[in-house]
Amino acid sequence: MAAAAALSTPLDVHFSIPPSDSKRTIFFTKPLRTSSTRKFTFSCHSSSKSPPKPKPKPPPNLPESPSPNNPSLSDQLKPLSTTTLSPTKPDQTHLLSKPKSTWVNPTRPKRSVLSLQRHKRSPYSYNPQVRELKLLARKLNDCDDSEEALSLALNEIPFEPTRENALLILNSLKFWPKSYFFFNWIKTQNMFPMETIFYNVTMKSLRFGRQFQLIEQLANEMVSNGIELDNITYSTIISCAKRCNMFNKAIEWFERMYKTGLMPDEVTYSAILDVYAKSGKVEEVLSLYERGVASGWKPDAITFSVLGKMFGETGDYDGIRYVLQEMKSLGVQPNVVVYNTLLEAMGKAGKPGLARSLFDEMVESGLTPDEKTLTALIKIYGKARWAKDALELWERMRANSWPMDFILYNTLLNMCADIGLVEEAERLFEDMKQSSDHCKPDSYSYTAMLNIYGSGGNVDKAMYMFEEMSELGIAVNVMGCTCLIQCLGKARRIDDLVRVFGVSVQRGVKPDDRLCGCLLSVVSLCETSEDVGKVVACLQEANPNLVALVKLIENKKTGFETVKQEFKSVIRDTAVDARRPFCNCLIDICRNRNLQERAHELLYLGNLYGLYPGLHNKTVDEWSLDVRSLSIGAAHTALEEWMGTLAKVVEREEALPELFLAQTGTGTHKFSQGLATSFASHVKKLAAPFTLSEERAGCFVATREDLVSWVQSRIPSAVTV
DNA sequence: TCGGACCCGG
Repeated sequence: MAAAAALSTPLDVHFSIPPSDSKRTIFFTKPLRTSSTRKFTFSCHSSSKSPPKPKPKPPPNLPESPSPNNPSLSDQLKPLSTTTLSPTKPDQTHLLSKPKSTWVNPTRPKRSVLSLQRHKRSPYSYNPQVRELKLLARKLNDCDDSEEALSLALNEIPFEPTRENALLILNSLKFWPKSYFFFNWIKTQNMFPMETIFYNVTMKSLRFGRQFQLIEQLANEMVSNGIELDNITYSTIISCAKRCNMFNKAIEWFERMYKTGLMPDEVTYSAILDVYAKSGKVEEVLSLYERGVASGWKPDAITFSVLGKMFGETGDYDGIRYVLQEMKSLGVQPNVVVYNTLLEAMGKAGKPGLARSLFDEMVESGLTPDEKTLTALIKIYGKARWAKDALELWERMRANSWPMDFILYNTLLNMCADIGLVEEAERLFEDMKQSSDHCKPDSYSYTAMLNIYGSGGNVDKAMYMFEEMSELGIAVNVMGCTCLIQCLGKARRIDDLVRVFGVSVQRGVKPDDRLCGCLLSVVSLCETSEDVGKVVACLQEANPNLVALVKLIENKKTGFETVKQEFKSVIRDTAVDARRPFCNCLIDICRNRNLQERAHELLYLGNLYGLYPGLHNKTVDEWSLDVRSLSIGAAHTALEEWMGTLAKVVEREEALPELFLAQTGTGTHKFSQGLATSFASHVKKLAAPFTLSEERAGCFVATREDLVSWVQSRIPSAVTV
C-alpha cells in the first residue's frame, strides 16, 4: 500500500511528456524521489576511545508516589519530539548527547520515567507435597484437552487445594489450554482469594500460545475485580502483544500503566523499548532510553540488544557504533545475545570486516559463540562472498566443536550457494542426511541445493533434487521453484519448465512477483514463438496483467502514453524488489524482438519510476553510468541512451568533465553472467572509446578528448540514436 | 520456582 502511494502521487508532478518533437531524456534530469524517509543518524563520535560523555546526574532515585494526574507517555514525550527531536535542526540530531536544557530544568527536577527497583519475588518455600503435585501436573499435561478429561483428572486430586499447591501446579502446566482451564477451576473452588500471581502465571502460559485476547480479558477482569496489576502483569501483557505484532495494544497498556501511577521497572521498560523499536519508532526509543538513563537507570545487556537490533533493521551503522560505545562507557559487558544481535546488525549495515573484528573480540573476551552467532557470521561472509573467511570459520567451528543446529546447517548451505561452493554443499547436505533427526534436510535445505545447482547451471542435479523432494514429501516452496525454473529456462528446457511450474502450483506453491519475474526473463530468452507461448501460458496463470503488458509493448502500434499507463499500473502492483527485474526483462524482450525504440521507452519509464536509482552520477571531474543492476539488454539500452545524450551535450558545446566511466561490476559471483563481457562487446559494436580500467575494477573509462572526437565522428547519426 | 533481547532463502 505504501509503495502504491509512493508511486501514485509524485510522478505526474515531475513528469509531463514533452511535445513529440523533443526527445525524452533519461539523464541530466533531477532524479525523482519517491519517498523521503528521514534516516536518523547520530552525529559522529570522534573516537570510541574518548572518555564517556558526561551524563547528567540523576535526581534522587525515589519512586514517585502514584499521582492521579500522571502524564501519559505521549505527553511526556511531547517536549522531546518538539524540541530535541526536531528534524529541522540538524545540530540537534545527536539525540543521545547531553540532553538539551529545554527539558532539563534544574529548578524543576525532571520526573523519573522508571523505577530502579525490581519487583520483589515472593520467597519460595519447599512444599513437602511437591512430588505428588508434579505427578498431577504431568497427568494434566498428558491428558486430553477436553474439559471432561481435565475435570476427571482434577477429581482425583490428592491434596488440599491450598494457595501454594495450586500455584505449584499452575506453574508446572505446559500448554496454555491446560493452564487456562486450571486457573478457571481454581477460581470456581473459592478456597482462597485470587491474587495477582495467579493471573501472572496464567498469562505467561497464554503468552506461549499467543492468546492475546484471553490475556487482555484476564487483565480487564483484574481491573474490574480490583486485583492489582503489577510490573510483571504489564510486562507479560506487553510482551504478548508484541509477539502477536499488536504494537498498538502494547503501547496502549503501557500508557494505562503510567496513568494508574505505576512506574515501570527495567523489565517493563525494556519490553516497551522493544515494542517501539519493532514498530520502527526509533526516535521514541531513543528518547525513552535517554530519559531512563537520565533517571539513573543503568541499562543492561537486554536493552542494548534491543537497541542493536533496532539499528540493525535499518542498517544504521552509526547507531550500532553508538550502542557499542554506550555499553563501554556504562561498563556493561556484552553477553552472547548482544554480540549476536550486533553481529547481525553489522551484516545488515554491510560491514563484514567489522563483524569479523567484533567476533574476534567476542571470542577473546572468553565467550563461546553459539549457533546464532555462527549463523550470523556465516551469513555475512556468504553475502559478502568472503570465501576464505567463510571456510576458515567453518573449519574453526568443527575444530572447536562449536554448537550446530539445523538453521546453521541451512545457513552454511546458503553460504555455499552465495559463494558457489558446490562440492562443499554436497558434502554438507550428505552430512545432514546421515545426521540424527533434528538436522535432516528440510525444505530450506532442499531449496538451498536447488539454488546451488540452479545457479550453477546443473539442471540434471537440480531436477533430481526436485524429484527427491516429492518422494520424501518435502514441500517445494516458491523460492525453490523459482531457482529451478530459472535454471531450466537458461537451459531452454521449456517443456520441463512447464511441468515443474504445473506440479509446483499443484503442490501449493503460490507464484509471487519474483517467480513471475523469472518466468518473464525466460520469455526474453525463448527463441521460438512456440516456446514463448508455453512460458507465457504459465505467466498468464500467475500474473495476467503482466502478460497483457508484454502483448502491449510488443505491438508496434501501441502509443507511448498507453505503455506508460499500463507500465505504471503493473509496477505499482508489483513487490518493490521485483520491479526492477520486471523492467529489465521487458527491455530484454524488446531488444530480442528488435524493438529498440520501445526498449528506450521502457528504460525511460523505469528511470522515471525510480527503478534505477543512481544509474547516472555526475561530479565536476567525472560522469559515470552505473549499469550494475541492469540486465544486459537494459545496460545496452542505457549505454546507447547515454551516448545519445552526450552527443547532444557535445553538440551544444556544454561543459564536460575530464573522465567518463561506465560501471559494470566485476561479476564477483562465480555463477554471474558477465555483464562486463557483454558490455565490452556492445561498446566495441558502437566503436565507443571505453576501455576496461586497470585501476578501478569493473569500470570502463573514456577521456573527454576520446569521447568528444568519437561523438563528432558519429554526428549526425549519434544524435538520433 | 511470576516478567524483557539474538538464527535460514531467490
